[in-house]
Amino acid sequence: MLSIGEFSRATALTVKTLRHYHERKLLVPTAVDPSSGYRYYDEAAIERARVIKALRELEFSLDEIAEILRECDDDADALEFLARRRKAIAERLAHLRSIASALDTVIRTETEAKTMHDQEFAIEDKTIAPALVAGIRTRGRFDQSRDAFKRLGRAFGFGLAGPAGILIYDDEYKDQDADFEPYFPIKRAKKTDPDIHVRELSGGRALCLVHRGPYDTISKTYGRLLSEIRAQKLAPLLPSREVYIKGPGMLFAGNPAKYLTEVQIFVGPTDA
Amino acid sequence: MLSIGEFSRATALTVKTLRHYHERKLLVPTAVDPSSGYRYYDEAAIERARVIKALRELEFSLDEIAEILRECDDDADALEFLARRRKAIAERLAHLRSIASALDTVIRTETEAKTMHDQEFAIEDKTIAPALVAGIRTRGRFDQSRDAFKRLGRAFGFGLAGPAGILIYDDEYKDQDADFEPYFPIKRAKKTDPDIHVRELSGGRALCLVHRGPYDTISKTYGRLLSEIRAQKLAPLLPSREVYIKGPGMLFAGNPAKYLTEVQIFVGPTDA
DNA sequence: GCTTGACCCTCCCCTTGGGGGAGGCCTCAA
DNA sequence: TTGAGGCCTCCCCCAAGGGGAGGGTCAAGC
Repeated sequence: MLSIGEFSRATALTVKTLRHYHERKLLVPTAVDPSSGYRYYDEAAIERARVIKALRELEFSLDEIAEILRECDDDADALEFLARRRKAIAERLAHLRSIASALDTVIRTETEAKTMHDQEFAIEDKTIAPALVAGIRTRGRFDQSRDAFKRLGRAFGFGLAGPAGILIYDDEYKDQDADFEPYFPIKRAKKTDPDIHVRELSGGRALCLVHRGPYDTISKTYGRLLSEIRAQKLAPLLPSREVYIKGPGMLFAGNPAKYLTEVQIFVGPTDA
Repeated sequence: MLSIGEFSRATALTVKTLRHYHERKLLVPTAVDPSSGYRYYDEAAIERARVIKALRELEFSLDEIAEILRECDDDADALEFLARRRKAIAERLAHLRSIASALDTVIRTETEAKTMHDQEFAIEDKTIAPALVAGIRTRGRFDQSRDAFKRLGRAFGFGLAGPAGILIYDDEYKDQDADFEPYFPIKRAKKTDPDIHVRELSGGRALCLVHRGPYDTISKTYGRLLSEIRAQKLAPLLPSREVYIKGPGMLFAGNPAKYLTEVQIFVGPTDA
């Protein structure tokens, strides 16, 4: 018979844990000295302790372990418990993966934005690649886009492939009753809400300029792009895009003076 | 100003939670009526509550959230915290995956063993496919294989591809000083312990018979296989294999009378 | 036989993120 | 003014033990 200290060394369970298991009636000592209260354990207790440890490593709760020990003599008897545990772990894994994905997205966007922080921006003539996106066409004021982004975030579990943006379908700036579409680039198509429009956004040639500062001064940036387009004798196409390099974050609104928004106006040859 | 109940509805945080956050100084009400103790919250508190909720969804602890709120005004400021959290989640994911893998292995083996539970077994002439295995060559008594399996389990995190077995290098039964190799079929090779020998085990033709019952009666099964091999004028090759379809489980030792072990003796043409 | 040091006992408080409920005060509308 | 619902503080509860106080026990050495 082993004293609790010896048994603790034999099983690699702490004395505290053993006393706790005794109290929970999970692992009762083989004998308890009635006068001193000293606990003594035998070989069978070592085997039971081994099973309990194995089940703890599978992260069963002590209650579940007690139930398994009551009902099972063989691994095959425990199949239901094991399958249930397996399912719970699969759910936990899925949840953690969605958190990881959200973290990755915000880490990536903020890191990229950081490198552009102190840059000077000029008009660039770019070829934009096609991209799979999910968007919600909206009519009204631009501050409604927050809700749209929230809905997209929930629907796609933050499984984003890049910075979010807005498609602008109006050919002049509108404050009220604007026609626009907040969108997320996504990795895989997925059916969700009927309001959410998932499709491949076509690419093409666009003149782009990064706007620094709050959104209410963005018309200046549009103005510069449109004069350049006229100067190059090109025609602006709709919808134009605003890509949020750095805007209100997932957590904090941040400082609007530091917001960075790339305005992309797609262009084609003039009709003339 | 909102009362705590109104604020609770506005933020989807329970009243209990809000009082708890107040106590933890995480989200202090904008005003507290000194005579009644009633809490009142303003718009800024709603924004702060939104941030706290977002951080809770990323499963930050309240202490971490308090720290983030103290130090950050922008998502970019929180990058270190986010990266740390991301790392912790990656570790947790890896751990859960190893548990899931262990559960899968035991569920698969026990389920397969169940289907063979009531079967009658006869000698079968099989072609065994090659398999990637990790084994520990051992000299001594067969009950030492428990430790070997434990070591293999730890080294490969239960990432098993099928039932474990033992290779037998002796051409006669030895109780003491036997020469054998407990092995696990594995999915991917991996360098570990120098004692652990990882390689592709070659396949081939083998006569196989499932032995039912404890290991100490397994020599009868060997006898039946060897007489059949002699009758067919074949030569037995070494090492032979014992594949544990159902034996002492990951949790319970179970009932030895129900153990199932497939003995596989590889054969070639006789020299004569 | 006695001492000493290691070992063991019980009891209580602590951790996380709140939930449940008791007992009592406050507010607002009828 | 009264009643209902809202709000307050205080206390206990969950899981799985950890930390420590205060005190009894055991075995070995003298």
